[in-house]
Amino acid sequence: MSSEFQSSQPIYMQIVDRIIIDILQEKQSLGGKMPSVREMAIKMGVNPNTIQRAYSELERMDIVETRRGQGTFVLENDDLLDQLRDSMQKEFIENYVQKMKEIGASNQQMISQLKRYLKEDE
Amino acid sequence: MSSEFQSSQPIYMQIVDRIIIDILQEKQSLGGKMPSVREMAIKMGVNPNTIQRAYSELERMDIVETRRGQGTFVLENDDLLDQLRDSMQKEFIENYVQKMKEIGASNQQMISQLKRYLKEDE
Amino acid sequence: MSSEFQSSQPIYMQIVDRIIIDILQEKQSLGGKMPSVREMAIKMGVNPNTIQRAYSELERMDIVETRRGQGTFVLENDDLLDQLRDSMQKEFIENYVQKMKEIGASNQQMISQLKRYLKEDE
Amino acid sequence: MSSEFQSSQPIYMQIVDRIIIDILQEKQSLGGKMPSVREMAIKMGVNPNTIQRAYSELERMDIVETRRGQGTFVLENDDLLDQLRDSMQKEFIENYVQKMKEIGASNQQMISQLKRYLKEDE
DNA sequence: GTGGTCTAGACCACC
DNA sequence: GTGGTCTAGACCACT
Repeated sequence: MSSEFQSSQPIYMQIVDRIIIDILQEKQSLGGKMPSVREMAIKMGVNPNTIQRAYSELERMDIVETRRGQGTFVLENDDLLDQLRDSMQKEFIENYVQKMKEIGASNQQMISQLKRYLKEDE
Repeated sequence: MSSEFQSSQPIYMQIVDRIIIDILQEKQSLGGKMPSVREMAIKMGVNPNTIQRAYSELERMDIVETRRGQGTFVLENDDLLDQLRDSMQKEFIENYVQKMKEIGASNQQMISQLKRYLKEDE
Repeated sequence: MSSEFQSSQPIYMQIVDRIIIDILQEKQSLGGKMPSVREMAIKMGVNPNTIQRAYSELERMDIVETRRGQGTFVLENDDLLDQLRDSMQKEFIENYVQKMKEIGASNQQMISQLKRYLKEDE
Repeated sequence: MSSEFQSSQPIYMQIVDRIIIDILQEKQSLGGKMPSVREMAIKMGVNPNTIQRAYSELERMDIVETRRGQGTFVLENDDLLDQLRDSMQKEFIENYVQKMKEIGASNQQMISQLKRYLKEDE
């Protein structure tokens, strides 16, 4: 039962998420060059192998490509970004809805509370 | 920079949250007796001291009281449930909004996406 | 009935009191750094966890703050000293009055005896 | 240094104090019979030997006398009681003054605070 | 080096 | 049986 604690994702996946967010926030421009594995390893404070694995995963997801001798580049795929944004949004919403349900909030309440919060925030 | 990884809350606080949710879901009735420290420790798969600390925190928050030699009891405070529900809702909303902002969603989008999701869910 | 014996406060609370007195006596300056948990543990001859608990209690009372990796510091709150002094004085007076009542002293006697004692003391 | 903690008096002396207070409060009348050693041991939840020692101490202090085959009796010594009352009062006052000094209160303050407290108490 | 958390195991007071 | 306290020793995150 104690297995639920410490439920953090593998570090390389957390890095994948972080990089995707950087791209969505346009801190990493489409078509632009990513930091080298070694650079990124220092910046993130992890082992270069961990970064390598994150980059490989991003390549598998068709988010970046590696060009031998040049480095790793973000693909210029606009649709992809939209898809990523949508899927992350969905994840966040699911998380929100699931937790609100747990404490007994109705759909109406979920929406009205959110609206109220955002208005206060302006 | 590696600091953000493994950023899970302390176990005793996770247990506090879980117990609060149990109370909100009325799995733990107001005025009712909590499992003993030792029982809960076995159920949760953690050390009794960790449960003890969680219970102490709940007592500090005026959610439970301990009666020497008898056990730990949920207070029978009617406002309590509402207060807890509100504060947890706020926490969930803040979490949702912050993450949505990170990937560049506008306030309008946060609301409309949520609505759309909830309708699909019916 | 044997319950009243050995009725000493928990060690960590005794340490809390002692530290508060040190602050009131300005042996611990406002804003100054407290001895580290380990140092204090050796000085007091108790387990570091016991000091940790005392420091946590002091933090809960808004008397000190901890800065990760730096240490524990006394807050620089000018009102703090007055508040602490008042609450401790009240505690001492209550203790005095309660004991005097137990042996049948009147309010008048409590005051006159005290005055007499203080004059002898000059 | 840890020796200062657990600084409680021996149990038999605590019992001596308690009995003296009972006499001062006239719960035990002058000249009256004390409970038997065995009775008192049960009432106090301690070993009869501990009570025996307390009674012996009280006899040494000329507060009680034992009459073979009859039991233990409080002496009818009015002066003694006054002396006891005085010495206990002195102890309480010393304790109060010493603690107030520790946190930097002046003699004037010790008196005025006490007066104020007693008035609120009426 | 700092404090924060967790475990294991002990003893105590109270019911 | 209950919770409350304390110790010893470990590992972690942060500076």
